[in-house]
Amino acid sequence: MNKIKIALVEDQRLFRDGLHALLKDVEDFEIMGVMENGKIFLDKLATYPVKPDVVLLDLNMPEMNGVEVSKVMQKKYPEIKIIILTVYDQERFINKMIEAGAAGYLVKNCDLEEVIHSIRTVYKSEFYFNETAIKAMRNASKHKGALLQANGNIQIELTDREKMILQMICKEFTNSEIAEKLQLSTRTVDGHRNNILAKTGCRNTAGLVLYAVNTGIFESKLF
Amino acid sequence: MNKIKIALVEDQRLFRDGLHALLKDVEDFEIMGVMENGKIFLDKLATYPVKPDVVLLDLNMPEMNGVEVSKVMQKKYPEIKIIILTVYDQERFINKMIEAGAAGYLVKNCDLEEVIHSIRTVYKSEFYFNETAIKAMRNASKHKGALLQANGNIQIELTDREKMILQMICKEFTNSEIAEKLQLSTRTVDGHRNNILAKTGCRNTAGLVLYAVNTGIFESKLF
DNA sequence: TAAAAATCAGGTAAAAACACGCGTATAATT
DNA sequence: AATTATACGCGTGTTTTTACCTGATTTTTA
Repeated sequence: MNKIKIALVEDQRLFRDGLHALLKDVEDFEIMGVMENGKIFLDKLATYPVKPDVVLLDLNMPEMNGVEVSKVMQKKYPEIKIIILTVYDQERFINKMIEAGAAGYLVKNCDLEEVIHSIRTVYKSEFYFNETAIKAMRNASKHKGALLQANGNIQIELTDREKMILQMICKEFTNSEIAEKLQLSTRTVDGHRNNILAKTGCRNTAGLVLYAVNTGIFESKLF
Repeated sequence: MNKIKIALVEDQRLFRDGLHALLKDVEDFEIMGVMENGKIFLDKLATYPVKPDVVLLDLNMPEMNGVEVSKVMQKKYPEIKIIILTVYDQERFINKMIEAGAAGYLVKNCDLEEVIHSIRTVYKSEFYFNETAIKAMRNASKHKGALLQANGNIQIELTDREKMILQMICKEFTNSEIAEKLQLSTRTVDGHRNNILAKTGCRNTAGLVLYAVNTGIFESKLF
């Protein structure tokens, strides 16, 4: 019987090693690699003569996050199944994950059985998403890709420029400072900021920062 | 030979189970309990005829965080050694941990060897803190408890009132809304806000929100 | 070609950031 | 007992920044 070949990509070492310990004893699994971030994983993957069947990818990683890695893999190795691991139910990211080619999605708070089941499921070329994910997908299909007022909790993604601005807001820059750094008019930055507020449904800067942190747009290891 | 009796308190199930798997095979360790939050842990602890020697406590937990649990334990079971687990180096929290009676402090990104070593160390009634922690302690001893401009990275804790205000800022309330809810003058809230800015060394609301999230003052599972 | 993204302009009002100062209560230290 | 430090409350200012509005042009992308 062929074992399912698995790779683990997760930046928190303890979590990574723990998950490894939990999965290595499953009879039909073979852990063929454990990496600490997406970049290292992609580099190593290129040198592997035999590729893994399933990859468990952490969503929030420095250097390259799970979605970015997925995108690359979808092009280069579309046959490898991807399961994204996240801390919270990050509904807003689910569209991205699916677009990027993820076949499954797990909250880190789930139990071992769910992990094992999801790996076997995606290995059979099926998809594994939890309830939150399914709900978000249904919502997303209604709205295709533009902005949206925040009444429900359906959310549409930000543009690259908006993410850039949002990251700089998180770094405590004012609009005029951002304008200067990006060589733009203050009005432009203000416009972007307002678009982000409208899209996210936040009331003010406080909300924007939380949104950025929780969606992974901004990674704060400052304090 | 007496084994070191260990309890694990961590809300993320996968991390919890993984750590359990990693530690259970260490020859001089005995995992006597694995709990998902501080409240459950304290309840169970009261019923245990034999208490654990060392407890690994997650810092960021719903219901009761690691520091709050530590405080209770210090009073009721001062003989039990506590090691706090955190995701990032949360320097600002270290004073609190020590005050609350923690004997050790681990970043979740550390390796298994460091965990094992820290458990054995605190079991011998010694303390285990990493470099960041030691640095923060040295800094803290210079400044006793007041506010401080942000030039270095030494940081002093906020008062209860300030934490309250900060939490409401994170909830996207304006100063006047906070004033109304707390039955205060807008000026008072403004004063608190400015004190928090001064203490934390942040430039604006964006920084305050990040500070709150990273120190555990505000828990954001909103998105 | 149509839609979306990115750019800029003008204005207004609210909110935040940053000065000061002033008073009271309370707890720790000398 | 007196001093000191601190938390907490409130006030008057000013300037900067944000929030929200309408409208427009150009470029990019689907």
